[in-house]
Amino acid sequence: MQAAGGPRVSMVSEVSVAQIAPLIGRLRRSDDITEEEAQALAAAAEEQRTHAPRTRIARSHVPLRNSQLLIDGFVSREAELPDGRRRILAIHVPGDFVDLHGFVLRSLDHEVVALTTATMVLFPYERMLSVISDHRHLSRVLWFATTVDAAIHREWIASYGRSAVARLAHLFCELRARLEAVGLADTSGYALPLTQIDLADATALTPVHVNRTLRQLREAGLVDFRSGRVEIGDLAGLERVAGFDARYLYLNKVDR
Amino acid sequence: MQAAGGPRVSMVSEVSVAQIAPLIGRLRRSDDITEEEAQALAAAAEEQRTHAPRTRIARSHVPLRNSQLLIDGFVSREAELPDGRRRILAIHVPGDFVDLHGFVLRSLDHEVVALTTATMVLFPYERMLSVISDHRHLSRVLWFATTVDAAIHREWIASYGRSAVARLAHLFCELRARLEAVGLADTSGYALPLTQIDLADATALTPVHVNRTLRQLREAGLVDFRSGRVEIGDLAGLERVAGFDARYLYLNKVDR
DNA sequence: CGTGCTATTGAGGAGTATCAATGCGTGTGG
DNA sequence: CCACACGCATTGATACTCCTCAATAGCACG
Repeated sequence: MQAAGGPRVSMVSEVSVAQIAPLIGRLRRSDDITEEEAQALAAAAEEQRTHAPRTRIARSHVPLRNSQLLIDGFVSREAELPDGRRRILAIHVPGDFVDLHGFVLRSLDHEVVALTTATMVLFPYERMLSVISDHRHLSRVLWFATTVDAAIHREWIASYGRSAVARLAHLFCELRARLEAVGLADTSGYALPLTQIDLADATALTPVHVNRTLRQLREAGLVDFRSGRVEIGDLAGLERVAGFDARYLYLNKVDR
Repeated sequence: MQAAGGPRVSMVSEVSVAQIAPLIGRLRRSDDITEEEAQALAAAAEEQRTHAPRTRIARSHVPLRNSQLLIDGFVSREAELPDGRRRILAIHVPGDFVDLHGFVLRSLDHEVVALTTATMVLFPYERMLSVISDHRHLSRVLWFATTVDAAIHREWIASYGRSAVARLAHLFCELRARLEAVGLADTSGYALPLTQIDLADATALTPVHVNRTLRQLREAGLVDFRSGRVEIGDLAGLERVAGFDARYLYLNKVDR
């Protein structure tokens, strides 16, 4: 469960409502959420946990008791294929409710794993239920968040019709747009402390081919993925190669 | 908008609450839904429309006013890649709320297309809102349905790590399980009036390769896809080849 | 009885995988 | 403080899956 060398026990600490509320507020630029609602939801947080890189945060097919908001680091949802290969189904960035669907499904169909050191805030289901019954609009906001996850899934499905170059380019575009929404990226790039193996498992390519494809993207002057950072050389060109259209992220009300 | 040869106007008719309510009731074996709730939801239906094969049912990126329940036929969600190729993102079977996520998102990121003659029942958003406010548990039921869609998306993502044979096998297994849940399949097979081109667009393979892969599956005695029907020769073997584990469909409460 | 779409089969090619080796950086223990 | 181990990145050579192009046949429909 824990990677060799990682801490045996995750760090647990108290949650500061004042600290999470603004994060919640800016989570979804696409939906109206009042200050009061953000406060109420933040108050439902129970505790905060920090996980070491490569450690599992939630298991599949076991009953859950809380949903988790990622506030720092990168987290993935992963499945293991029958032959043992790892497949990354989704990558989460700070501000994402990572297993909100578990609130409805009561168990997950995949693992949740920390790709980097990751800090999560836990929301027990009972508290979420009572917050929702007091603030009924929040129910729609949370539902909305899970449907955006599904839209991202669909874009990944469509991505398998793309070439290796376009697929990687698309992943970089998507993460840039999502990170920018929470102030963690701009047009020049962003921190992405993943390995090429992670990118391979997320794009259904081999690490070797990811390496070669990254070189192509670098030599084309589009992106340079190096030492945990995505350095964007030509954003417009990258988005053109990727066939990227941000509307599926539902980041702006005008898209709807 | 309409395929050549299809009817110019879809057939519109009155909805029979008595007819849809049972369908709604058995939609989700995985969640409790009372008879009263099923009736209330069915009463929110406005009208029923029948679409010709290959015609578009809903467009992407335009504001929506209702969600649609598929009660007969097969429907797909489709995206078009920049180079014009079609990608099928999801296949819906009778009993599926095809664009329920539009209720929350207010517009779709993809097209909805009738693969066969398809009959849909329309639920205007205003009516859904009032039903939900009267029967608050239904909100959870509908949310649940969209999260199961997302789980299916994830399984398709994982599927791209599978070989062509396993990917097609997995699709046949999934559709069988979902159709069985609404009484349209058994262990021996089911009607699936799609073309090999449809299967190709759904699996990100070429039609030629689908054809050859289908032959392999047939010669292995696993499945025979022919003239609009999936004839299963060896279900256990098929599921083994596919690496199929039905839990992600959340068809049974025990899975949760 | 064409017209068009789908299914099937063949031949050859492209893209990506596999196998293998080396280098590189970091952390660790002697 | 150095030697080593280990995981990751990089590159080369080769293999294989799946794609592309092409042609034909079958079938439904007007």
